[in-house]
Amino acid sequence: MRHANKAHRFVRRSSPLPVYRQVADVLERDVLGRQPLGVKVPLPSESELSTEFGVSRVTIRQALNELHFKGLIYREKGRGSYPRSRHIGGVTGFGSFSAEVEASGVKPSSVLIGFRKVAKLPEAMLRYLETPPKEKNGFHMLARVRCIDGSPVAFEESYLPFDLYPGITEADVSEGSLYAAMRDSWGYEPAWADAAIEPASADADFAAHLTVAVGAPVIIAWRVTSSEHDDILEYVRSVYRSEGLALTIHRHRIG
Amino acid sequence: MRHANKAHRFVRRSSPLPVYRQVADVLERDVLGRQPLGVKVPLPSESELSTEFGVSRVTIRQALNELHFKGLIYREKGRGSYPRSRHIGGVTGFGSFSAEVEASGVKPSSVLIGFRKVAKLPEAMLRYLETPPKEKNGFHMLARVRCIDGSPVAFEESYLPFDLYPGITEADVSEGSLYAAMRDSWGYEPAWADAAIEPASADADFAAHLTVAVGAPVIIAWRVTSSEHDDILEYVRSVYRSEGLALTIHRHRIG
DNA sequence: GAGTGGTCTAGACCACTCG
DNA sequence: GAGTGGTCTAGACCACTCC
Repeated sequence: MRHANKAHRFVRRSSPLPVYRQVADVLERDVLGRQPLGVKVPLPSESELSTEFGVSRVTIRQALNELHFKGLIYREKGRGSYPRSRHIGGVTGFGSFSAEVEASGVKPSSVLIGFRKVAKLPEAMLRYLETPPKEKNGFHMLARVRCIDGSPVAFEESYLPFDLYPGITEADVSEGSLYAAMRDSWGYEPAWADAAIEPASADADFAAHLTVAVGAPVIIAWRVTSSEHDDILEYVRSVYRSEGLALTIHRHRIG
Repeated sequence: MRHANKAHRFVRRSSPLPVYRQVADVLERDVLGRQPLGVKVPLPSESELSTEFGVSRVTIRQALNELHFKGLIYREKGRGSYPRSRHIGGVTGFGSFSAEVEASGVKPSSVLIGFRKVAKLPEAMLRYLETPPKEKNGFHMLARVRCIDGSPVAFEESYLPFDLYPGITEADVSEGSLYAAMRDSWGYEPAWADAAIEPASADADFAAHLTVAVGAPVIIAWRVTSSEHDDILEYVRSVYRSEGLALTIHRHRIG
């Protein structure tokens, strides 16, 4: 049966985005917008949503499943679907530094302190890799000091597979979010991160970049970021000084 | 149309597990079992799987979507579905210590060094919580030293909401996996973790438990583990000494 | 018993990839 | 053009919750 032309909520049949994504986006905004703090308010039922948006229940469920897998809602059989809470706050060390810090309401900034080509990844990083890197043509190495409100919180070296970023220049990378550049200039979407985290003491180099004392406790995080299609987009070593700032991990799925 | 009674691969219609879960489990074993290291071998196509298992394509897709959202496979339109790699190896600090360490092939053990009731969470943990804990009746506090091959790697305090674990005794907790006990005795399934991680130097207490020098770099991880239904199952503070052992995070979804 | 989410079916059309 | 995954439909039955 064809759909009636009643002005249904929000879904445009002509949009390049699939219907279920449009529904999921609307619901995500609604869910995240509402924070009654401790009151369990269910979403509208699947059949309500189905008529409200003018799509089949399967499509509604596809949208809800997205939110479910992302940890934004949970379902209770026979009862309803509810927003899930995030339990720990703060700035996470995975994903885009700029976006995350902006989301937390404070101004992020980065200072580019190095951009050059290197042939190989650092030895120490290789220890953590399950398989040796396949990149044969080296990497762009990008060293930045990450700041919040002007004070340095992390020293970060990104290794971008050379072949993946044709025509990259210092300008692409010297300002703004690297992730935004990945998306806008090359169409890459970071989707997954694998990381290893180890404690360390600041050596002279770290101490200088992070304006902490030599020997101060820092965290070294080794991270591999890959796309939905399993292309490795970057290898990163981050050194966090974190008095007053903790690395956080949100909605990590167990099992 | 009813299904033919041909002996289809692995699905039992009578099982309490839904068909798509059975399919997902079989595929997960197959996918994980095969590690050709660098060769992209696609899974059988959806329609092949559909006839092979004797279920509809929608059901196959439901199974594949599970694996997709867990980061175990990725799909390429017009091409096929492929296993995804995990890029960083090691022991992760989230989820069940016992299961993870066993999976890595080394023998885990825990030494219970404290089990008592407490009224409140530690002050330091409250700083990281987005909302104050709702538990009114206090917590079971469970202190353990986690060991690998006999040497201590972490000192861990778990705070279990009192009301959630009726009848808990020291025996439930003194041996084996806490997560296993959660599942078997109370039916709880840890599904999500939120965590904050900060570097620190070992104080005298940590140093004694972890057999490291006072002042050695350690990692303090604050973690909230919750069920699929958003019940908080435990609050944890872990102190990791990690010379020779890094905390890892596998397949963390970005965005 | 009415309403909810959970599962499953059969069938359709599309865009994409590959030969 | 054949095959693949991506999307969507209509309709069905179930187990569960709540009144």
